[in-house]
Amino acid sequence: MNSESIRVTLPDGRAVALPPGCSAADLAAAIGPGLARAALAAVVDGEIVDLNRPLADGASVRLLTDRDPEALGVLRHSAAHVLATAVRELVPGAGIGFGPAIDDGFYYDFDVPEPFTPDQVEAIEKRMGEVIRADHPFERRVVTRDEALELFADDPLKLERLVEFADDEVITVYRDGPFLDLCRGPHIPTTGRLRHFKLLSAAGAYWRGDERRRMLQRIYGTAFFTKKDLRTHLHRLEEAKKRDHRVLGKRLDLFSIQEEVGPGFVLWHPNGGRVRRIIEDFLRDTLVEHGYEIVYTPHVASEELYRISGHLDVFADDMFPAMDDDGDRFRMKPMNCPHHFMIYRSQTRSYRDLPLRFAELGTCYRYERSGTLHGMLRVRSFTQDDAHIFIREDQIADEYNRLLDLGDHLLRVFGYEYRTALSTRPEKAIGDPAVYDAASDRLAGVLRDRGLDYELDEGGGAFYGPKVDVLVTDALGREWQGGTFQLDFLMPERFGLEYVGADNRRHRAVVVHRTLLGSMERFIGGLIEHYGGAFPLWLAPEQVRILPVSEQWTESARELVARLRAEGLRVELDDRDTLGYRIRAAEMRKVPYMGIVGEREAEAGTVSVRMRGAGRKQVAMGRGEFVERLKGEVERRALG
RNA sequence: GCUGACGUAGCUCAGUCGGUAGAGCAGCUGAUUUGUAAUCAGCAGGUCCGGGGUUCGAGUCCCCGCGUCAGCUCCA
Repeated sequence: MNSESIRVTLPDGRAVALPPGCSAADLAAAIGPGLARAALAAVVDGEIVDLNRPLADGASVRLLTDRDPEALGVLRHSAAHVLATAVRELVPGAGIGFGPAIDDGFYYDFDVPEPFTPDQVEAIEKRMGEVIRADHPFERRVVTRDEALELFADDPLKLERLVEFADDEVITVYRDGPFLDLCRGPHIPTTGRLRHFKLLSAAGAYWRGDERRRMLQRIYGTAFFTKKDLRTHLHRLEEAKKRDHRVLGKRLDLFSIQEEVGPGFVLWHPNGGRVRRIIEDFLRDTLVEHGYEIVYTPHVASEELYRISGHLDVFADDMFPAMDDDGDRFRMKPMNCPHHFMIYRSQTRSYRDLPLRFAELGTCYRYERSGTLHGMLRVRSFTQDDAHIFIREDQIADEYNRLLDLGDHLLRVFGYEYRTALSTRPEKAIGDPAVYDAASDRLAGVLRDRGLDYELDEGGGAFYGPKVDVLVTDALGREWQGGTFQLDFLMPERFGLEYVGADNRRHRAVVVHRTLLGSMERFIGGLIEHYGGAFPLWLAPEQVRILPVSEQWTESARELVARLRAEGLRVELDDRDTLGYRIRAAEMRKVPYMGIVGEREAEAGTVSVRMRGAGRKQVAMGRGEFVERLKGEVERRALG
């Protein structure tokens, strides 16, 4: 290799010789004009960098185009700068916070005297178009701390960030046209490369995510490489809005939350009640099959119980205030754990008794802060599908395997995809770190042995033990908490949960706190959105609606209704108005099946079956056949 | 809890400059007896979130609460 050239390696292993000082952009040009036009950034030795950064000899280089997922983050971060550029032009003194790319877009925080109005956001979006048309290059510059302090002398938020840099840290600034920002980069080559973007909303956000600090004004937006992707994304947002469980809950008459009852308190209407009852029955039966005992505990308990558990110290603000009667203080139950512990403790347990699994659909009360309430998904009274499993240390792996099996079974029934995550020991963990870590390792082993592609959340465990979380993905690709299995070494100590071992000595039990669905409220709220209100037959509040074509066939229709009801199916007769009107009504109610009975059907003893959403694609079938079909579908818990 | 927006019939919403509240859907009644996503007509339905204030007069303007929504923060 001579000193007049450097060699870099491409992903396919090919080596390319370039003159010294060449950048990734030059590399792209050397490979071909198409790539030169398409390249947006580069991955050099594993780090994403600007296209115009000089390459070092021996570097391995991968050029990023709009096909690479990493490039999207670069684009969005640059979009945030374009946003800030526009805001600075329209609101000259605006302070600049942070402006990162996020999962499906970007945001930027501004310190402005007045919150942004929707009109302003629109004007800003328009101005961004001008910044893009100007096609400013993004220029990176390494500066000294003193230079940086001078450059951002008027920007207190940036100054605050600057003093945090370590002495040996490289400080970089980026400029695009008039806008200069303290920023690590990387960026797309020029603002003109941003094409398809949209500002979505503006709202307050605390500086550095700290509620004790000042509130900045955050503008959210999103950006994509193609118009189609942007449109798909916006369409998905619209779709999510249509599926909002609060909207569907009203339209399908599933539940309500009313001011007179109180914020965060869900009233389950008959339709919602049916769905819930079916799920609860299914769940309870499944749990009993899997070796659980069903227990019941009161909704109110002496405050002393939560003093023992330690929850009172930590969560007093989030509990309903005490009911005090001559010094006896009572609390609405914020969790079921201590109650189950007391049941365990009510007698001496043998190692032969373990695992012992206590399950309860336990209703809990938490005084959640008003701003956090959200339909059924965040409420102040909810029913957990809770269980506490008491095991010996040597049973951890086996029990987690059972839990993962059970979780898998349940989530599949509802049609959810999911992934798993393991959270390990945090700084603040109590007890012997070796015990904690050994348990984490064992859980990791379980997940590995099952071939699960789990995510590791290092330091994300509770202070009392590691946990495995199941995260489900719904029909729109959004993620929800779908179950959590937490190991607990602390509560057994606090409550003195012991068993007598084979050695005839007392040993401390280990507790697993677990929930499979979360709470009935959150789970069914999520389920409403997952199905878009169109519940599969086994869950549908109303499974079949029978429609006589006209009055003279009502009798025949009634017979069919009676026959279906006798089979335990949830059936209604609708003989009100015109057939078209009733079909429309049934479709809007998302009833899975309509059975139409007119002259033809009454005479042949059949029924014309119209399926939800299938339009005129209907089939006439014998009534017995219809019954069997429905029963089979319910039995299989078919997803439809 | 914080910032902002919003709160009118069961639901979705209109209501101008401060002059005493309206539509569509749903509901009810009647006519129609209907063959695949809205038949027609009529009736009924209001503490304009609550409380104060300004005004001759407040759904409308001001203040204080409550609630909802978006985001932040929090979530045993």
